[in-house]
Amino acid sequence: MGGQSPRRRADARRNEKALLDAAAEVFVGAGVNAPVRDIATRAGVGTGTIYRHFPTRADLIIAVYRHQVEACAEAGPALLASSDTPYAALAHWIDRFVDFLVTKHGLAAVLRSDDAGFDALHASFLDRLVPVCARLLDAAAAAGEVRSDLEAYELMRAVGNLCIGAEDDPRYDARRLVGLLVAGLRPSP
Amino acid sequence: MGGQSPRRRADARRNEKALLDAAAEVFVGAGVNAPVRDIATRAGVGTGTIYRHFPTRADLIIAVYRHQVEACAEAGPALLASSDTPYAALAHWIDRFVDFLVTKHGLAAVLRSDDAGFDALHASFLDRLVPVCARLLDAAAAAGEVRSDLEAYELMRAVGNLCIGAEDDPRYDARRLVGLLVAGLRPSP
DNA sequence: AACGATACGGAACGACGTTCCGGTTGTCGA
DNA sequence: TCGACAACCGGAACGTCGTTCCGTATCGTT
Repeated sequence: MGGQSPRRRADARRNEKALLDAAAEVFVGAGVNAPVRDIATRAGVGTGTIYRHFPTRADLIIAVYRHQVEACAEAGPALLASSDTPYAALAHWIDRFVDFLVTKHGLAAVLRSDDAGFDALHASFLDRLVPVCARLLDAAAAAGEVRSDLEAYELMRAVGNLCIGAEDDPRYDARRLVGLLVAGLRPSP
Repeated sequence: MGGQSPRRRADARRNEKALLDAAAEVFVGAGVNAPVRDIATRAGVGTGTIYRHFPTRADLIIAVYRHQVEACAEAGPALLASSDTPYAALAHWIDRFVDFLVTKHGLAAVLRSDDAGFDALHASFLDRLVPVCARLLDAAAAAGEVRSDLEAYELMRAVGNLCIGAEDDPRYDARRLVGLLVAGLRPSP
C-alpha cells in the first residue's frame, strides 16, 4: 500500500475530499447515522457519487476518522514508554480512546457488531487498536498489575459499549464507568 | 391501577393476547427489532391493529417482557435477605439482570436512550429496576463493601451497555465483563 | 477537435415505521 | 330477536431511509 494506483480523474479526487469534509461536518451535528442524502447535499454531489467513493456507509465513517484512530494507536507505545507503570499507561490510553468515542455522536453505538453492514468498520477500528491494547495489557499483566485472563478484544468491546449513549445523558458518565471497569482489572486480593 | 376500565370488546382482548404471543415468538427468532409486519402476520392481524394496542414499538416490548422485569425486581429484596453479605446479593442480582438481557436478542441495544422513541421503554424498565438496585447498592455501601459515589442508575445503564451484542459474538463474554465492573466497585485500598 | 474512458446526478427500488380510512363486527337496549 | 351504533379491524398509502442503476456530462488524451 502507498501509491494511489493509476491516478484518478481530477473531479473524482475533488469530490472525494468534498465528501470527507462534508461527512465530518454533518457527523458533528447529526451523528454518524446522519442520512446519506444530507451528506451528499452538503458536499454538493448526488447520492450516487457517495457510493462510488465509499461502497458502504461504514467505509465513509472509517475514512473520516482514520487519522484519529491512527493517532490513538500511535499513542499506545508512547504512553508505555513515558508512564510510571504499565497499568498507568493502560489506564491513560483507555481514557484517550474513551475521549475519542464520547466526542463522536453515535460512533460508539455503531462499533457493536450486531448491525450487519458495519462489520467493515468494526473490523477496521479493532484490527488497528486491539494489538495496541494487547501490548499494554500484556505489559501490565507481566508486571502483576492486572489479572491475565482477559483478551484485549474483549476489553476494547467493553469500553466501546460503555461509551454508548454517553453524549446525551448527563446522568451517565462513561469515563467514570470505564474507570471502574479498569479498576476491576486489578488482580483479586 | 388494577381494573381494566370500561371492559373492552372480546375481539380486542383476543387480538391483544395474540399480538403479545406472536411478538414473543418473533423476538426470540429475529430479535426485538423484528419488522412490525412480521409480528402482525404471525398474529394474523393487520399492521394497523398492532398500533392500536401498542402505540409505539416500545410499548409492545414493554408488555412482552413485563413479567420478567417484575420477577427480576422482586428477586432483589429476596436476595438481600438470603445472601451472606449485601455485596453478594448485589452481585447475584446483577447476574440475574445480565441473564435476562443476554437471552433477549437485541434488547440490551434498545435500552440505551439515544434512539428517540424508545424513551418509554427506557423509562419503564429503569423506573422499576433502579430503585431495587439502589437498595442493594446502598446496603453494600453501608457495609463498607463498595464505594459510595455511584448512582444505581449509572450502574444499571453500564450493565445494560455491557450486554449489547453479547448474543452473537463468542469472543465477547458480557457476564465476565460485568463481573469485572462489579469487582471495580469495591473500595479502593 | 474529437473520441473513449471515467465519473456524475438523481430517479427508481425495496424495506421499514407509522397513519388513515372504508368496511366489518361485537354489544346492548328495545 | 333484532337493529343500530360505537368500537374495532385490515391493509393500502405515505414519508424516510439505504442502495442501485443508467442516461448524460466531463475529463484527459490523441
